Amino acid sequence: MKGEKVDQRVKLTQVLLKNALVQLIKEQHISKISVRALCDAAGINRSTFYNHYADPYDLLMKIKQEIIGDIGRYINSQSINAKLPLSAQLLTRILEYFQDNVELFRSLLGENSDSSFQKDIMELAQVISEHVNPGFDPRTLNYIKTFGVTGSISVIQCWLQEGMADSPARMAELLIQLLYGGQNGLRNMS
Amino acid sequence: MKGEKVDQRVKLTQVLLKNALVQLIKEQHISKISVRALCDAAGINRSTFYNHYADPYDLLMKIKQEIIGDIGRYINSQSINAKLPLSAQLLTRILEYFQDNVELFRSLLGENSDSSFQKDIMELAQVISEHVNPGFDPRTLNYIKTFGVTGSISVIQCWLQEGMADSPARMAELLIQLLYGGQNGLRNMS
DNA sequence: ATTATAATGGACAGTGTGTTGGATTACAAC
DNA sequence: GTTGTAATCCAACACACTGTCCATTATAAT
Repeated sequence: MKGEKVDQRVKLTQVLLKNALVQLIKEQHISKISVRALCDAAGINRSTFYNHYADPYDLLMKIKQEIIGDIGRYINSQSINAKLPLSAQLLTRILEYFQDNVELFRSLLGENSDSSFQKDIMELAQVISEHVNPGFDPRTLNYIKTFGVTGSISVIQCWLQEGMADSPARMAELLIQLLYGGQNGLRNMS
Repeated sequence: MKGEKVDQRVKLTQVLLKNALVQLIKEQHISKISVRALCDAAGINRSTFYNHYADPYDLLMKIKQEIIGDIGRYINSQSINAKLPLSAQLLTRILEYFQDNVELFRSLLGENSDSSFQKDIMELAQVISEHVNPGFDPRTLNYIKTFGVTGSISVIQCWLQEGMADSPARMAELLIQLLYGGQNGLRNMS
Protein backbone atom coordinates (compact mmCIF):
# COMPACT_ATOMS: atom_id res chain seq x y z
CA MET A 1 0.00 0.00 0.00
CA LYS A 2 2.73 2.45 1.00
CA GLY A 3 5.97 2.39 -0.94
CA GLU A 4 8.11 4.26 1.55
CA LYS A 5 10.63 2.05 3.28
CA VAL A 6 11.08 3.10 6.88
CA ASP A 7 14.40 2.85 8.62
CA GLN A 8 14.25 0.22 11.34
CA ARG A 9 15.83 2.61 13.81
CA VAL A 10 13.11 5.16 13.22
CA LYS A 11 10.44 2.57 13.63
CA LEU A 12 11.90 1.36 16.90
CA THR A 13 12.23 4.87 18.28
CA GLN A 14 8.63 5.68 17.47
CA VAL A 15 7.30 2.45 18.91
CA LEU A 16 9.19 2.97 22.14
CA LEU A 17 7.96 6.51 22.47
CA LYS A 18 4.39 5.58 21.72
CA ASN A 19 4.39 2.74 24.21
CA ALA A 20 5.92 4.98 26.84
CA LEU A 21 3.31 7.68 26.35
CA VAL A 22 0.44 5.21 26.50
CA GLN A 23 1.85 3.92 29.75
CA LEU A 24 2.37 7.35 31.27
CA ILE A 25 -1.11 8.48 30.33
CA LYS A 26 -2.48 5.69 32.47
CA GLU A 27 -1.04 7.42 35.48
CA GLN A 28 -1.17 11.15 34.83
CA HIS A 29 -2.76 13.73 32.61
CA ILE A 30 -1.06 14.43 29.29
CA SER A 31 -0.57 18.04 30.31
CA LYS A 32 1.72 16.96 33.14
CA ILE A 33 3.93 14.72 31.05
CA SER A 34 7.19 16.40 30.15
CA VAL A 35 9.29 15.53 27.14
CA ARG A 36 12.03 14.66 29.55
CA ALA A 37 10.00 12.18 31.57
CA LEU A 38 8.63 10.66 28.40
CA CYS A 39 12.07 10.10 26.95
CA ASP A 40 13.34 8.65 30.19
CA ALA A 41 10.46 6.21 30.25
CA ALA A 42 11.09 5.27 26.63
CA GLY A 43 14.85 5.06 26.97
CA ILE A 44 15.20 7.50 24.12
CA ASN A 45 17.39 10.55 23.92
CA ARG A 46 15.54 13.80 24.20
CA SER A 47 17.12 15.18 21.05
CA THR A 48 15.76 12.21 19.18
CA PHE A 49 12.25 12.97 20.34
CA TYR A 50 12.39 16.40 18.74
CA ASN A 51 13.49 14.81 15.49
CA HIS A 52 10.06 13.23 15.27
CA TYR A 53 7.55 15.18 17.30
CA ALA A 54 6.95 18.70 18.50
CA ASP A 55 5.67 17.78 21.95
CA PRO A 56 3.77 15.01 23.75
CA TYR A 57 0.47 16.25 22.34
CA ASP A 58 1.84 15.87 18.85
CA LEU A 59 2.88 12.33 19.62
CA LEU A 60 -0.52 11.56 21.06
CA MET A 61 -2.15 12.88 17.91
CA LYS A 62 0.02 10.68 15.73
CA ILE A 63 -0.85 7.63 17.81
CA LYS A 64 -4.52 8.32 17.41
CA GLN A 65 -4.28 8.95 13.70
CA GLU A 66 -2.51 5.65 13.28
CA ILE A 67 -5.30 3.82 15.03
CA ILE A 68 -7.92 5.66 13.02
CA GLY A 69 -6.09 4.56 9.92
CA ASP A 70 -6.12 0.93 11.06
CA ILE A 71 -9.82 0.93 11.76
CA GLY A 72 -10.53 2.77 8.54
CA ARG A 73 -8.63 0.23 6.49
CA TYR A 74 -10.49 -2.54 8.23
CA ILE A 75 -13.86 -0.98 7.50
CA ASN A 76 -12.96 -0.44 3.87
CA SER A 77 -11.94 -4.06 3.61
CA GLN A 78 -15.52 -5.05 4.36
CA SER A 79 -18.04 -5.46 1.61
CA ILE A 80 -20.31 -2.58 0.77
CA ASN A 81 -23.28 -4.60 1.88
CA ALA A 82 -21.87 -4.90 5.36
CA LYS A 83 -21.23 -1.18 5.53
CA LEU A 84 -24.51 0.32 4.43
CA PRO A 85 -26.57 0.55 6.43
CA LEU A 86 -24.49 0.24 9.54
CA SER A 87 -24.92 -3.36 10.54
CA ALA A 88 -24.67 -4.94 13.93
CA GLN A 89 -22.12 -7.28 12.38
CA LEU A 90 -19.72 -4.51 11.39
CA LEU A 91 -20.20 -2.73 14.68
CA THR A 92 -19.52 -5.93 16.56
CA ARG A 93 -16.27 -6.37 14.68
CA ILE A 94 -15.19 -2.85 15.55
CA LEU A 95 -16.05 -3.41 19.19
CA GLU A 96 -14.03 -6.60 19.16
CA TYR A 97 -11.13 -4.58 17.83
CA PHE A 98 -11.50 -2.27 20.80
CA GLN A 99 -11.74 -5.25 23.10
CA ASP A 100 -8.57 -6.77 21.70
CA ASN A 101 -6.72 -3.57 22.53
CA VAL A 102 -8.36 -2.69 25.81
CA GLU A 103 -5.30 -1.31 27.51
CA LEU A 104 -4.54 0.95 24.59
CA PHE A 105 -8.04 2.36 24.26
CA ARG A 106 -8.58 2.69 27.97
CA SER A 107 -5.53 4.86 27.99
CA LEU A 108 -6.45 6.85 24.91
CA LEU A 109 -10.09 7.36 25.80
CA GLY A 110 -9.52 7.80 29.51
CA GLU A 111 -9.44 10.82 31.77
CA ASN A 112 -5.82 11.68 31.16
CA SER A 113 -5.93 11.87 27.42
CA ASP A 114 -7.45 14.73 25.51
CA SER A 115 -10.69 15.08 23.67
CA SER A 116 -9.55 15.20 20.08
CA PHE A 117 -10.13 11.51 19.53
CA GLN A 118 -13.83 11.97 19.04
CA LYS A 119 -13.24 14.46 16.29
CA ASP A 120 -10.97 12.05 14.47
CA ILE A 121 -13.40 9.23 14.78
CA MET A 122 -16.07 11.58 13.52
CA GLU A 123 -14.31 11.83 10.18
CA LEU A 124 -13.93 8.09 10.12
CA ALA A 125 -17.58 7.66 10.87
CA GLN A 126 -18.53 9.75 7.88
CA VAL A 127 -17.71 6.69 5.85
CA ILE A 128 -20.26 4.52 7.53
CA SER A 129 -22.85 7.18 8.24
CA GLU A 130 -23.66 8.23 4.72
CA HIS A 131 -26.78 6.17 4.77
CA VAL A 132 -28.48 8.61 7.10
CA ASN A 133 -31.76 9.72 5.61
CA PRO A 134 -30.74 12.32 3.02
CA GLY A 135 -34.10 14.07 3.26
CA PHE A 136 -32.69 16.58 5.72
CA ASP A 137 -30.76 19.74 5.07
CA PRO A 138 -26.98 19.52 5.50
CA ARG A 139 -27.00 21.25 8.85
CA THR A 140 -29.53 18.93 10.41
CA LEU A 141 -27.72 15.98 8.90
CA ASN A 142 -24.56 17.13 10.59
CA TYR A 143 -26.35 17.33 13.93
CA ILE A 144 -27.62 13.80 13.52
CA LYS A 145 -24.19 12.44 12.71
CA THR A 146 -22.57 14.34 15.54
CA PHE A 147 -25.13 13.10 18.00
CA GLY A 148 -24.77 9.49 16.96
CA VAL A 149 -21.01 9.35 16.69
CA THR A 150 -20.23 11.22 19.89
CA GLY A 151 -22.86 9.35 21.85
CA SER A 152 -21.57 6.02 20.59
CA ILE A 153 -17.96 6.82 21.41
CA SER A 154 -18.77 7.77 24.94
CA VAL A 155 -20.80 4.62 25.46
CA ILE A 156 -17.88 2.56 24.21
CA GLN A 157 -15.58 4.57 26.43
CA CYS A 158 -17.85 3.77 29.37
CA TRP A 159 -17.98 0.12 28.36
CA LEU A 160 -14.17 -0.13 28.27
CA GLN A 161 -13.55 1.67 31.54
CA GLU A 162 -15.97 -0.52 33.41
CA GLY A 163 -14.54 -3.83 32.37
CA MET A 164 -16.55 -4.75 29.27
CA ALA A 165 -19.18 -6.59 31.24
CA ASP A 166 -21.38 -6.88 28.16
CA SER A 167 -20.39 -8.74 25.03
CA PRO A 168 -19.46 -6.81 21.87
CA ALA A 169 -22.51 -8.28 20.16
CA ARG A 170 -24.86 -7.00 22.82
CA MET A 171 -23.21 -3.58 22.83
CA ALA A 172 -23.54 -3.42 19.08
CA GLU A 173 -27.21 -4.21 19.32
CA LEU A 174 -27.69 -1.61 22.03
CA LEU A 175 -25.92 1.05 19.99
CA ILE A 176 -27.91 0.32 16.86
CA GLN A 177 -31.11 0.61 18.85
CA LEU A 178 -30.03 3.90 20.39
CA LEU A 179 -28.89 5.30 17.07
CA TYR A 180 -32.01 4.47 15.12
CA GLY A 181 -34.74 4.28 17.71
CA GLY A 182 -33.50 6.38 20.61
CA GLN A 183 -34.62 5.53 24.11
CA ASN A 184 -38.01 4.45 22.85
CA GLY A 185 -36.37 1.97 20.55
CA LEU A 186 -35.00 0.12 23.54
CA ARG A 187 -38.30 -0.88 25.06
CA ASN A 188 -38.34 -4.05 23.04
CA MET A 189 -34.79 -5.12 23.65
CA SER A 190 -33.43 -8.33 25.10
CA MET B 1 -28.26 30.83 49.89
CA LYS B 2 -24.55 30.97 50.75
CA GLY B 3 -23.54 32.48 54.08
CA GLU B 4 -19.87 33.05 53.34
CA LYS B 5 -19.03 36.66 52.74
CA VAL B 6 -16.36 36.95 50.10
CA ASP B 7 -13.73 39.63 50.20
CA GLN B 8 -14.17 42.06 47.33
CA ARG B 9 -10.49 41.77 46.49
CA VAL B 10 -10.74 38.03 46.16
CA LYS B 11 -13.77 38.29 43.99
CA LEU B 12 -12.09 40.80 41.71
CA THR B 13 -8.95 38.70 41.40
CA GLN B 14 -10.92 35.62 40.46
CA VAL B 15 -13.09 37.43 37.96
CA LEU B 16 -10.07 38.95 36.26
CA LEU B 17 -8.32 35.61 36.07
CA LYS B 18 -11.38 33.83 34.76
CA ASN B 19 -12.00 36.43 32.09
CA ALA B 20 -8.38 36.32 31.06
CA LEU B 21 -8.37 32.56 30.72
CA VAL B 22 -11.57 32.54 28.70
CA GLN B 23 -10.00 35.08 26.37
CA LEU B 24 -6.73 33.21 26.03
CA ILE B 25 -8.48 29.94 25.32
CA LYS B 26 -10.05 31.54 22.29
CA GLU B 27 -6.61 31.82 20.79
CA GLN B 28 -4.58 28.88 21.99
CA HIS B 29 -4.90 25.49 23.59
CA ILE B 30 -5.08 25.40 27.37
CA SER B 31 -1.93 23.28 27.46
CA LYS B 32 0.07 26.15 25.98
CA ILE B 33 -1.14 28.80 28.41
CA SER B 34 1.41 29.49 31.11
CA VAL B 35 0.60 30.88 34.52
CA ARG B 36 2.80 33.79 33.64
CA ALA B 37 0.97 34.71 30.45
CA LEU B 38 -2.35 34.26 32.18
CA CYS B 39 -1.42 36.60 35.01
CA ASP B 40 -0.03 39.16 32.60
CA ALA B 41 -3.27 39.10 30.67
CA ALA B 42 -5.28 39.43 33.86
CA GLY B 43 -3.08 42.09 35.39
CA ILE B 44 -2.68 39.93 38.46
CA ASN B 45 0.48 39.05 40.29
CA ARG B 46 1.67 35.53 39.77
CA SER B 47 1.94 34.91 43.50
CA THR B 48 -1.69 35.82 43.84
CA PHE B 49 -2.66 33.25 41.27
CA TYR B 50 -1.12 30.50 43.35
CA ASN B 51 -3.13 31.68 46.33
CA HIS B 52 -6.25 30.54 44.52
CA TYR B 53 -5.42 27.91 41.94
CA ALA B 54 -2.87 25.20 41.30
CA ASP B 55 -2.55 25.78 37.56
CA PRO B 56 -4.59 26.94 34.57
CA TYR B 57 -6.36 23.59 34.38
CA ASP B 58 -7.52 24.03 37.94
CA LEU B 59 -8.87 27.46 37.12
CA LEU B 60 -10.64 26.11 34.07
CA MET B 61 -12.24 23.43 36.18
CA LYS B 62 -13.48 26.00 38.67
CA ILE B 63 -14.98 28.09 35.91
CA LYS B 64 -16.84 25.10 34.56
CA GLN B 65 -18.11 24.04 37.96
CA GLU B 66 -19.41 27.52 38.53
CA ILE B 67 -21.40 27.40 35.33
CA ILE B 68 -22.68 23.92 36.13
CA GLY B 69 -23.85 25.30 39.43
CA ASP B 70 -25.68 28.15 37.74
CA ILE B 71 -27.49 25.89 35.33
CA GLY B 72 -28.26 23.42 38.08
CA ARG B 73 -29.82 26.12 40.25
CA TYR B 74 -31.86 27.26 37.31
CA ILE B 75 -33.16 23.78 36.61
CA ASN B 76 -34.02 23.24 40.24
CA SER B 77 -35.93 26.50 40.25
CA GLN B 78 -38.29 25.02 37.69
CA SER B 79 -41.38 23.12 38.72
CA ILE B 80 -41.19 19.36 38.91
CA ASN B 81 -43.69 19.13 36.11
CA ALA B 82 -41.40 20.97 33.79
CA LYS B 83 -38.50 18.71 34.67
CA LEU B 84 -39.93 15.24 34.31
CA PRO B 85 -40.00 14.13 31.65
CA LEU B 86 -37.48 16.34 29.93
CA SER B 87 -39.59 18.90 28.17
CA ALA B 88 -38.85 20.91 25.08
CA GLN B 89 -39.65 23.96 27.17
CA LEU B 90 -36.93 23.32 29.73
CA LEU B 91 -34.45 22.37 27.06
CA THR B 92 -35.25 25.53 25.15
CA ARG B 93 -34.56 27.60 28.24
CA ILE B 94 -31.21 25.92 28.73
CA LEU B 95 -30.31 26.50 25.11
CA GLU B 96 -31.24 30.14 25.49
CA TYR B 97 -28.90 30.31 28.43
CA PHE B 98 -26.16 29.00 26.20
CA GLN B 99 -27.13 31.48 23.52
CA ASP B 100 -26.97 34.36 25.97
CA ASN B 101 -23.41 33.41 26.80
CA VAL B 102 -22.18 32.39 23.38
CA GLU B 103 -18.69 33.72 23.72
CA LEU B 104 -18.19 31.97 27.01
CA PHE B 105 -19.43 28.61 25.86
CA ARG B 106 -17.73 28.78 22.51
CA SER B 107 -14.53 29.19 24.42
CA LEU B 108 -15.25 26.50 26.98
CA LEU B 109 -16.60 23.95 24.54
CA GLY B 110 -14.20 24.78 21.75
CA GLU B 111 -11.09 23.08 20.47
CA ASN B 112 -8.72 24.70 22.92
CA SER B 113 -10.47 23.70 26.07
CA ASP B 114 -10.41 20.23 27.51
CA SER B 115 -12.97 17.48 27.57
CA SER B 116 -13.92 17.39 31.21
CA PHE B 117 -16.98 19.55 30.68
CA GLN B 118 -19.05 16.67 29.44
CA LYS B 119 -18.40 14.71 32.58
CA ASP B 120 -19.54 17.60 34.73
CA ILE B 121 -22.66 18.11 32.72
CA MET B 122 -23.28 14.41 32.98
CA GLU B 123 -23.73 14.73 36.72
CA LEU B 124 -25.98 17.67 36.18
CA ALA B 125 -28.02 15.74 33.70
CA GLN B 126 -28.66 13.00 36.21
CA VAL B 127 -31.18 15.37 37.70
CA ILE B 128 -33.23 15.62 34.57
CA SER B 129 -32.63 12.13 33.25
CA GLU B 130 -34.14 10.11 36.08
CA HIS B 131 -37.27 9.60 34.08
CA VAL B 132 -35.54 7.17 31.75
CA ASN B 133 -37.42 3.91 31.68
CA PRO B 134 -36.34 2.13 34.87
CA GLY B 135 -37.04 -1.27 33.39
CA PHE B 136 -33.39 -1.65 32.46
CA ASP B 137 -30.52 -2.83 34.59
CA PRO B 138 -28.29 -0.09 36.03
CA ARG B 139 -25.52 -0.69 33.53
CA THR B 140 -27.73 -0.33 30.50
CA LEU B 141 -29.37 2.68 32.08
CA ASN B 142 -25.97 4.25 32.41
CA TYR B 143 -25.22 3.61 28.76
CA ILE B 144 -28.48 5.27 27.77
CA LYS B 145 -27.79 8.34 29.86
CA THR B 146 -24.23 8.59 28.62
CA PHE B 147 -25.31 8.32 25.03
CA GLY B 148 -27.97 10.99 25.36
CA VAL B 149 -26.01 13.49 27.41
CA THR B 150 -22.81 13.29 25.43
CA GLY B 151 -24.59 13.33 22.12
CA SER B 152 -26.62 16.34 23.13
CA ILE B 153 -23.63 18.28 24.37
CA SER B 154 -21.75 17.77 21.16
CA VAL B 155 -24.73 18.84 19.10
CA ILE B 156 -25.01 22.00 21.18
CA GLN B 157 -21.29 22.50 20.79
CA CYS B 158 -21.69 22.19 17.04
CA TRP B 159 -24.63 24.57 17.09
CA LEU B 160 -22.65 27.21 18.98
CA GLN B 161 -19.52 26.97 16.86
CA GLU B 162 -21.45 27.36 13.66
CA GLY B 163 -23.30 30.50 14.58
CA MET B 164 -26.57 29.23 16.04
CA ALA B 165 -28.34 29.25 12.73
CA ASP B 166 -31.31 27.38 14.20
CA SER B 167 -33.46 28.73 16.97
CA PRO B 168 -33.20 27.31 20.49
CA ALA B 169 -36.75 26.03 20.17
CA ARG B 170 -35.98 24.10 17.01
CA MET B 171 -32.78 22.69 18.50
CA ALA B 172 -34.69 21.59 21.56
CA GLU B 173 -37.20 19.82 19.39
CA LEU B 174 -34.46 18.16 17.39
CA LEU B 175 -32.69 16.95 20.52
CA ILE B 176 -35.84 15.58 22.06
CA GLN B 177 -36.54 13.67 18.87
CA LEU B 178 -33.01 12.29 18.75
CA LEU B 179 -33.05 11.34 22.40
CA TYR B 180 -36.34 9.50 22.37
CA GLY B 181 -36.78 8.38 18.80
CA GLY B 182 -33.27 8.26 17.36
CA GLN B 183 -32.77 8.84 13.67
CA ASN B 184 -36.04 7.18 12.88
CA GLY B 185 -37.85 9.59 15.13
CA LEU B 186 -36.78 12.41 12.88
CA ARG B 187 -38.61 11.31 9.77
CA ASN B 188 -41.69 13.17 10.81
CA MET B 189 -40.04 16.40 11.84
CA SER B 190 -40.63 19.91 10.60
C1' DA C 1 32.92 -2.35 2.92
C1' DT C 2 31.15 1.96 2.01
C1' DT C 3 27.87 5.37 2.53
C1' DA C 4 24.07 7.63 4.44
C1' DT C 5 21.57 8.79 8.20
C1' DA C 6 19.65 8.10 12.68
C1' DA C 7 20.57 8.20 17.60
C1' DT C 8 23.38 9.81 21.28
C1' DG C 9 25.40 12.88 24.77
C1' DG C 10 26.59 17.20 26.16
C1' DA C 11 25.91 21.88 26.33
C1' DC C 12 23.55 26.26 25.86
C1' DA C 13 20.46 30.35 26.84
C1' DG C 14 15.92 31.21 27.68
C1' DT C 15 11.66 30.57 30.10
C1' DG C 16 8.30 28.83 33.33
C1' DT C 17 7.52 26.87 38.05
C1' DG C 18 6.28 26.99 42.75
C1' DT C 19 7.56 28.95 46.94
C1' DT C 20 9.24 32.36 50.23
C1' DG C 21 9.41 36.70 53.12
C1' DG C 22 8.41 41.26 53.66
C1' DA C 23 6.28 45.66 52.39
C1' DT C 24 2.05 47.65 51.05
C1' DT C 25 -2.61 48.23 50.57
C1' DA C 26 -7.54 47.40 50.85
C1' DC C 27 -11.12 45.43 53.29
C1' DA C 28 -14.48 44.32 57.07
C1' DA C 29 -15.91 44.69 61.64
C1' DC C 30 -16.39 47.10 65.47
C1' DG D 1 -13.05 56.59 62.06
C1' DT D 2 -9.95 53.27 64.04
C1' DT D 3 -7.98 48.94 64.09
C1' DG D 4 -6.89 44.19 63.19
C1' DT D 5 -6.91 41.11 59.52
C1' DA D 6 -5.90 39.45 55.23
C1' DA D 7 -5.17 39.89 50.34
C1' DT D 8 -2.18 41.69 46.98
C1' DC D 9 2.14 42.98 45.31
C1' DC D 10 7.10 42.72 44.62
C1' DA D 11 11.59 40.72 44.41
C1' DA D 12 14.09 36.85 44.65
C1' DC D 13 15.15 32.10 44.82
C1' DA D 14 16.53 27.26 43.29
C1' DC D 15 14.96 24.16 40.21
C1' DA D 16 13.05 21.89 36.03
C1' DC D 17 11.81 21.89 31.33
C1' DT D 18 12.37 23.65 26.68
C1' DG D 19 14.11 23.72 22.09
C1' DT D 20 18.14 23.84 19.57
C1' DC D 21 22.82 23.31 18.71
C1' DC D 22 27.01 20.18 17.30
C1' DA D 23 30.38 16.55 17.49
C1' DT D 24 30.41 11.72 18.06
C1' DT D 25 28.88 7.04 17.77
C1' DA D 26 25.99 3.34 16.09
C1' DT D 27 23.45 1.10 12.68
C1' DA D 28 20.68 0.32 8.56
C1' DA D 29 20.67 0.05 3.45
C1' DT D 30 23.19 -0.91 -0.69
